[in-house]
Amino acid sequence: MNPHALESRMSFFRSRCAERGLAMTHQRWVIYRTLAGTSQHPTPEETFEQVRQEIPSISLATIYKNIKTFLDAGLLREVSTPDQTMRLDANLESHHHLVCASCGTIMDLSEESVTPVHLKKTPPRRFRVESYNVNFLGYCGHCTPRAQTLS
Amino acid sequence: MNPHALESRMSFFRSRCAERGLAMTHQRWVIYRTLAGTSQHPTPEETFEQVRQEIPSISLATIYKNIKTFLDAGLLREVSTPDQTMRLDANLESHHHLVCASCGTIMDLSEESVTPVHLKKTPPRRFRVESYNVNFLGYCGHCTPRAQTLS
DNA sequence: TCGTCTGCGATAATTATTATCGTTCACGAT
DNA sequence: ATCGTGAACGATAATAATTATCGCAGACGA
Repeated sequence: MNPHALESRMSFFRSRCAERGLAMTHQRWVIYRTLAGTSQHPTPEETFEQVRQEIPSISLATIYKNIKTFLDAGLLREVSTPDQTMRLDANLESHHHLVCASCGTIMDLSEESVTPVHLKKTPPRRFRVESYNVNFLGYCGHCTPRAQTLS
Repeated sequence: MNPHALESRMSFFRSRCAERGLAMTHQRWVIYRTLAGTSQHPTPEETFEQVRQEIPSISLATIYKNIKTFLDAGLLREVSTPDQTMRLDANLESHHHLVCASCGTIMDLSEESVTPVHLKKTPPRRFRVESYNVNFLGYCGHCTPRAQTLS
């Protein structure tokens, strides 16, 4: 995550808030900056802990409310994990993920690092594909593959 | 979902239970059959409602306990959704998903219906890829794409 | 600067999931 | 076929994650 990318996300944030009529509060600024400044995929709770260091009085509910606001405004996306807790991503560019089956961490892969994917036939039920993403499941460096349980 | 596939899943279930030393209770049989017999991707709650029609006295906790048991035994897999509730899949063959961005339903795509995917470079941090899956995001027939909120 | 309306913080409520515990049932040994 | 034992069940309480409520405060246009 280079500093220039963060700056451009912050100005994107500012303009998106303006066009949506969202008030630019200090809390929102800090919450979004926290999420935009990491390539980890934090949970609301983790975000809370981080933001708290800057705004000790902030409430967890405020984190949740603003996350929802940001999701609706298209400022964040939610990444799907088999985890039962929400994980957030401020990187809106199309990209893919490496998911460690053992520790659950998720790393980003740029769009270009993966060969393009196509459906061989047209999809069933008049489904209209808008985008796709690929999740590579495996084991990260820290998690040596132990005797696998499946097949 | 053809009837033969269900039968073969049931015998797979029986043998996997045997090799794992899992008792073949009536509850387990019905829970697994319910999940193996659909290509929807039910939540625990939905599974509960369905199983309940056959075993009215069953407890939701039993559903959860057995789902976890089945996941551990490799009899089920969990599909990731941006939903905050678990969704289950008894189809263990490698396959991909069509996800409707509007109503959230998930349809399966066979492995062969998608062109193969490769990483162009070796993955970072000594990550070892074991498998991958592709999620196509879009709109199903019922959900006409409305003016999109994103970009 | 003022007024209004949105957003904030505290907290209660809801939803999803897991743990506990006493009773019951599956299954190998008799 | 019956018995004993441990695993599984059902009921319910507990925990974790998320959402709703509501009075107060701060953002922003007039």
